[in-house]
Amino acid sequence: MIDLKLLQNNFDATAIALQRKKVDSELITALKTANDLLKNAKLTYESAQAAQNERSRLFGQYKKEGKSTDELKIEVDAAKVQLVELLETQRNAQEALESLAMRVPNLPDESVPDGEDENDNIEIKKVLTPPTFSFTPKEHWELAEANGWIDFERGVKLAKSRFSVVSGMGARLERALINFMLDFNRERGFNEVSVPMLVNRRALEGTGQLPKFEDDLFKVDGEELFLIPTAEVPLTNLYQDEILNAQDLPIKMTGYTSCFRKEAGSGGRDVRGMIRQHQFHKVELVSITRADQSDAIFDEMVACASDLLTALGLPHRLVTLCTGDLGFGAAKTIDLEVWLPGQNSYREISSVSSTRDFQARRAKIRYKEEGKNKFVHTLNGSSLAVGRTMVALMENFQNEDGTITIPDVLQKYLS
RNA sequence: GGACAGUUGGCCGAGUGGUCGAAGGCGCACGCCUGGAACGCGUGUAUAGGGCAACCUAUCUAGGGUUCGAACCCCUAACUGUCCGCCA
Repeated sequence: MIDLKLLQNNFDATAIALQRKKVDSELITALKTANDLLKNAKLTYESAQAAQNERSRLFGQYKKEGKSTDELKIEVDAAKVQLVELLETQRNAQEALESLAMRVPNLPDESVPDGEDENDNIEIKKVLTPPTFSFTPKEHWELAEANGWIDFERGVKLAKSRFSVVSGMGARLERALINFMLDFNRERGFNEVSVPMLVNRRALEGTGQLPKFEDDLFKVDGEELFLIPTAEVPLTNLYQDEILNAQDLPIKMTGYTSCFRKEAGSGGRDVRGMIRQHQFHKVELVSITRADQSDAIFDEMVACASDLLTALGLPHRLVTLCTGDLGFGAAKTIDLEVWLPGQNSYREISSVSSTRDFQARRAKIRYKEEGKNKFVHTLNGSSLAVGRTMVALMENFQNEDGTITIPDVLQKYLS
């Protein structure tokens, strides 16, 4: 959630920042109005309540002194009717403000370039040179089926389209990758955590998937539980409603989970292969930091994901997302895109974001510093999406006969 | 899933209708004591919102009810514990 005080006191600057993220100006004005309304409603209600509390106190005193309470009772009853109305007004104002505020995205960092969509993202650097082939490289689904690694049809049979089955060396490689990634991250100081893959509404509101993006989530029938779209949700919400000690920060975590996404609105895109599935595996990084630590940790997380790709020998590039491509909760994001020879293009394999205090406000994650409670900064990033890493390995390390050369770093995880 | 018990501040724990934002303890902070420390003694120590401030409002898991007035009485829900059932 954005800082409503900032909106209140610094309306123009906040409005401009939000407009960079394509929030429409009517919504911003409505938010300010709702905030003002609530402030007034609270003030009115609270002073009425103060008067009523005083009358109640007197009531007790009169009783004790044996004085008549008849007149006071009439006053109290009259005020009570008023109070109920004022409370109602205040509640409505509160609800109105909340439902607006929860749908307003985070402000972009000043460093984020303006832009409409992914075409305006800015490449920071390329790492490793894409391989050259003496033959026409195949796309991963061809390789996967030829090697018996992935069975797309049977995945559909078991569930529906965009589900697949991985078997044999493919399944072993998947497991090897997960272990390799977790170990790699752990060596860089990220504590391994294993979390629930179903979470409640409150958790999803904390990280920003709800209330706006319910259509993207799988919900469990008959329960207020959802399948997680990313481990960012449980990992970040571990500290929901908590006040942490400043000296315990930063908290750096890594976790492996399956992720579940409806991929609503992505119809027709990446239908073949395992680039875009309803269920996929991902190793995630999440950090909870003090405000002054978050930029450094952000760089650390980007480096971690990039070095992981380098260790696997996968050519990739780093891209700064422009305002138009930035996610709902992100203040800034760097995507890592891996080279796919079969597709002859770079494709997203990791996305590292800082939400600054946006999620912390929603999830109420704070830390104590000099006796004051402050909101933490939360950061998340993939390291890496396992399925897409498999795709990249297949396409980059394919041989002319269709076999795949598995990188040395994974050998010890395959023995 | 069934039965019973519970949920109070950073933690433990008292509190059955007004004087309770809450005794006492632990922890923590500061001071005294000490060569220095421990012990001991003293003082302070929840959160959020509003106000320059005095102060006001809200919060004893959550929501609702009774009452002039609720941590306290009633209802519902969530969670925790124990026993039973089921189960990897």
